[in-house]
Amino acid sequence: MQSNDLKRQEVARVIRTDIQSGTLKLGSRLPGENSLAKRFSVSRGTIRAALEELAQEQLISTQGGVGSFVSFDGHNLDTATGWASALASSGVQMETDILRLECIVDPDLAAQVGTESMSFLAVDRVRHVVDGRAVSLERSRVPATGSIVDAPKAGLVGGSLSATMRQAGLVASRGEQWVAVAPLAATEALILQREVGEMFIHSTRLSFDPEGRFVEKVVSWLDPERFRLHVKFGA
Amino acid sequence: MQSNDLKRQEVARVIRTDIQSGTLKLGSRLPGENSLAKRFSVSRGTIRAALEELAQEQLISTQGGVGSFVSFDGHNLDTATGWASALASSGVQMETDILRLECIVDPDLAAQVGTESMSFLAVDRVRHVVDGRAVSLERSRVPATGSIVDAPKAGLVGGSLSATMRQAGLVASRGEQWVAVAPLAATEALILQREVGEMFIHSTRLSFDPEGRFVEKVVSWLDPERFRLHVKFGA
DNA sequence: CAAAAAAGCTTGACTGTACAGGTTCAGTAC
DNA sequence: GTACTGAACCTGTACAGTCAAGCTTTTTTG
Repeated sequence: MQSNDLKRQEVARVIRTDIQSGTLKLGSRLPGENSLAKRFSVSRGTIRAALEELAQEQLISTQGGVGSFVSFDGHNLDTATGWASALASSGVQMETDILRLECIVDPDLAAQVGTESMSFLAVDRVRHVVDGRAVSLERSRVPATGSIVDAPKAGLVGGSLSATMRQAGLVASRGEQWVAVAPLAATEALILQREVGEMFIHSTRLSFDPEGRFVEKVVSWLDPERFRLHVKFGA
Repeated sequence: MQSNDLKRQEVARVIRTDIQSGTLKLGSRLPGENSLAKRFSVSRGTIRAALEELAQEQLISTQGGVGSFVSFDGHNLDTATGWASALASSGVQMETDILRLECIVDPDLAAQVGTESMSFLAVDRVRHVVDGRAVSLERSRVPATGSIVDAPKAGLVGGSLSATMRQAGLVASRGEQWVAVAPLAATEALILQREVGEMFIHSTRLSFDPEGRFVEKVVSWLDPERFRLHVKFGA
């Protein structure tokens, strides 16, 4: 069977369309897995695979013993338009494109960083040089508290995420960072317009405030030709 | 069923340990899924779930119709403790060759780190796995004070530079590190027996003691397939 | 000897079933 | 009204089997 016409992908495609068209509204519960299995005439395992796909896209989130819920309607999730406008307006040195700026619900992240609220501000940005070559992809997740929740409507303060965070009282004092050199996956390669498998710097950074509260998680892919990492450690 | 004692996680844990202990070597092929299912007395689906977990950790990669292969042995490079001890405590068979162990005079370095004395202990080391493939080149420079000057004659304390430094009262409390991905130059490529231009992790680390005195400078070239960086920052 | 065919592996996708354990809610007892 | 009980849901995990498709090695054929 081809990678194009997998049943799980077909199921995911239909549900994704239902979400984006508004048939399935934000926050509403999806039919149960058994019900979906009957409706699509596939096994429950295939339904679960499709739901997992949608969960990875953060369109839905699943709660054990309860059901799956639409966690985002995906209207502003179109990276294609963001990329197109970026190419059109490219003219000077280095530019930053905001691919995504919205509030999401992410139970997994909440569990990982230990926050009660599952709401986060998601900011995905791509940097590229004048010739159009993308050099970095950064995905930030910030707790959706205080004035942070206004960011999707009002935009970033001065176009800066750190300024927006500072205004909302989110200040990192310590954290951890993991850095590796890894081949680009298909998704990142598509966004960065690079070859799949090209070696990029892969970094994950978790930041916390002095009270140990989660401040920011940044997963980034960086062109090794353009980026250097610099860390200071110790007191 | 708890999230702690899932069969898939137990299987993944065992395989992960085999990889990190060196029982399963980098690049080697894992037994087939059916074979693993028999060995662990679980279904093939559970094996596939475990392998998927390991694949997400980028410890293995799976090739359709062929098998799964160890793509990384998961040793992290700890900048705080020094990666030498980090590697030593791991089970992978790794040998260290000391290329150089002598006192030198380096006015440039003295100016850079602000020491009166221009004498330093130079320690150049290469690490390689048992099959002979070199994976790292590390050039350390330590101020030639106290018992450090005896190192060229007496050797390193317990074969460890950090132990030698500790005995001489050289303890790092803070510092800076720069990390880049860069092509190997001719000199390094020759030493590491790699191709000139092969992309390696290039790291420079400067360490100082609590009084701000210079403790160590380490310039290292690391195989990106084998090393990852992990940094904790802040208080 | 070399090229083609076949056999025997492997992973990938899917099915249908089973049971454990959590959530919800109606019904019942107090 | 409140608290408990239990049925009816739900998802999470695991199992055993099927079929398709790809890779490798062996065998057969020319």
